[in-house]
Amino acid sequence: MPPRLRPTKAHVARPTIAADLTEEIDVSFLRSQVGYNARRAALHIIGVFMGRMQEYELKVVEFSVLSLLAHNPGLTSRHVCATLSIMPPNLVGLVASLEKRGLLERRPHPSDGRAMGLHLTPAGLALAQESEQAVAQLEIDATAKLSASERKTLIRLLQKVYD
Amino acid sequence: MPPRLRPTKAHVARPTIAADLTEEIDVSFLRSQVGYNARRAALHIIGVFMGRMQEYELKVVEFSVLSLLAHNPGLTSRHVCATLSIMPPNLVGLVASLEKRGLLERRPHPSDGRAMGLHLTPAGLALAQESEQAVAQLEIDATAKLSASERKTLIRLLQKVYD
DNA sequence: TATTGTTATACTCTATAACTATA
DNA sequence: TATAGTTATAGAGTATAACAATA
Repeated sequence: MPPRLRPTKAHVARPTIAADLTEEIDVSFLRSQVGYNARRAALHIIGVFMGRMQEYELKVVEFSVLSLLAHNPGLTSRHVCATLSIMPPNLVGLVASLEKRGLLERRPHPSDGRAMGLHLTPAGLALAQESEQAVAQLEIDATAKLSASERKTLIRLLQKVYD
Repeated sequence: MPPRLRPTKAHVARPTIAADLTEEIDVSFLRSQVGYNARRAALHIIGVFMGRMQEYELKVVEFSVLSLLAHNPGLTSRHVCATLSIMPPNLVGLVASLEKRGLLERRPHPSDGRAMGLHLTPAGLALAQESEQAVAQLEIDATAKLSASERKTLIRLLQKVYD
C-alpha cells in the first residue's frame, strides 16, 4: 500500500463535512433489496418524465389514462381504476380535468345506466399518440445505460414481481 | 373453432360491466415501458412492506434511515438526505419522531458546530437489526416468483437505471 | 459567501366514509 | 343486495421560501 498524503490543511481544501463522503457511505443493505432499487429507479424515470412531459401538460397518471383510453375506447371508470390501481374517487377529478381540456368525453353506457364510457376526442387521441412517442423516447434516454436486451429483461422481471 | 354458446340471459350470469373484462384490456403500451413496470413493482413491494412492518411501526423511509444509521453511525442529516434523496425539511420531523421513540440521538458534531451527528441508541440498533431481518424475508415473499438468480439480475439492472 | 439545520407552509398524491342512481 | 360513479374530506408524502447559526 502506498503511503498516504497527510491530510493537513495545506493538502486538502478543507472540505465541508458532507463533501464527497457520500460515496463512502455504506448503503449495501438497502441496495440488496428489490423494493429499494425499484423505487429509486421508478423515481428516476418519473423525474425525467415530469421534466419532459411539461410540454404536453401531462402528469404520470394522466398519461397512463390517456394511453389506456387510446387503445381501449369506451372503457368505464371502473375499468380504468382496476387496470391502473387508482381509487375511484381519485379518478373523478382527473377525468374531469381531461374532459375540460377537450381530450375526452364521458358518454352514457349503452346497456348500464350507472356507467359512463370514456372516449378520447380526436384531440385527445392525437395527444395520446404524440405523447406516447415522447414517452418512448424519454424512457430510452432515462435508461440509457441499459442495452435493448437488458431493458427487455428488466421489464420481464419487473412484471414477474407484480403480475 | 367450436361454436360459442349464445350469450343469452339463460346462459351467462349476466355479469356486470366490469366483470372480468379487465384481463381483455390492452395495456401493451404501458407494459412496454420501464417506468410503468418499475412503479408497479415498487408499489407492490411497498404494499407488502407496509402490511408487515406495522409490527415495528416503521414506514418505508423511516426504515431506510434507521438501516442507514445502523451501518453508518454519526452520519449528519445532510448525508442522510443526500444518500436517500430526502429533502432536508422532510427529514426533520422524521428524525424528531425516531428520537422521541428513543431510537436515535442527535449529538453535536465534533468539528462542525452547525451539524448534528445522528447515532442510534441500543434500542434503535436492535430495532434496525430485527427489522432488517423482517424486510429481507418480506422481500423474498413479495418477489416469490423470482429465482435467486433473477432477483440478483433485477437488482443489477435497476441500479444501472438510477446510478 | 456558502452550508447545516430548521420553521412554516403549500402542493400533490392517496385513502376513507358516505351518498345517489341504477342493476 | 351489490355496483358505478360521485362528493367531501382526511392523511401521507413531497416541495419551496426564508431564517439563524456556523463555516
